Amino acid sequence: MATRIRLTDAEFAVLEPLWHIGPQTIRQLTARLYPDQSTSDYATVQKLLERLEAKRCVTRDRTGLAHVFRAAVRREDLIDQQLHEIADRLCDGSLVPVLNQLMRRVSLSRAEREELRKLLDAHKRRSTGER
Amino acid sequence: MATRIRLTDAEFAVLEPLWHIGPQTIRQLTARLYPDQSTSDYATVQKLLERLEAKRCVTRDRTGLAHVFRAAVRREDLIDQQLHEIADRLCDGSLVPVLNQLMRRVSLSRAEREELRKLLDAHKRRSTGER
DNA sequence: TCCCGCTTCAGACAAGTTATCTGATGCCGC
DNA sequence: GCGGCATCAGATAACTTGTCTGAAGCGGGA
Repeated sequence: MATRIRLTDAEFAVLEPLWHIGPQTIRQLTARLYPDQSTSDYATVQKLLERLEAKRCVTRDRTGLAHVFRAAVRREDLIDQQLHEIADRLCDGSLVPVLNQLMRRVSLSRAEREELRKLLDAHKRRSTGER
Repeated sequence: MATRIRLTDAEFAVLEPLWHIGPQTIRQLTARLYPDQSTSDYATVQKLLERLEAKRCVTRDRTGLAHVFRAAVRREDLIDQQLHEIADRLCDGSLVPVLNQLMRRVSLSRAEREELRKLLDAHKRRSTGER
């Protein structure tokens, strides 16, 4: 739990197709990320995956000849972690000001507003229910 | 508008007292950030301020002997910018999933819930008003 | 006037990060 | 056995980051 994992833009980019499409080999990922792939693009993706594995963000299935990589963190977890990072750096650790600011800036459809209202109600139930 | 400004942890830390306390000289900032200040701590703060100035996050009043530094960005703007960064990297640019995730994780007091309800109502008025 | 203490300024520095790239080696099927 | 595709280890250059050093300027009190 100690030190927060930090991912680079390139690492996020590699994670994306793993979430969106599913487990893949290096070659498949390379094809997606670098349409005109060269042999060193392949190696770059390989290195990025190696680092992501070290950071426990992907797992590797070594059974086949070509290893198959799979995301080991959920997108939501990373969003969460990034939000906490903002809170820590800018709001003394509290998420509330972040939420307020976000609410002020985002624009919402009718359906999205309803969704949020439901989430708020869920909060209420939770807090009146506890105790 | 082109490239997004990125601040380091140390730079955020320098910005903090400028927001919280107000415009200050390097020496005042150093005293606050490094309680047992050495001469190189002073220089470190100086360099950080120099970089923050280059990134247009602080301004410098050069009239006195010791320059007085002032925050040139608001905390809210940086929160905003960081939120967009999350959205770009993880949600295809949309803030809505970020908001949803945040709502799910944050815990709120009764007063905070009310506050958010008001913000939601404001959204509603805005969108029905703009037909 | 001269000097002390405080200031700014220019730049060096080591360590770490980051994306890229290269070369060696291994395994499989034809 | 060989060609092709795979992994693996490691080099690399460019950049970042926080720290630190030295030179030079200014201002006020002895």
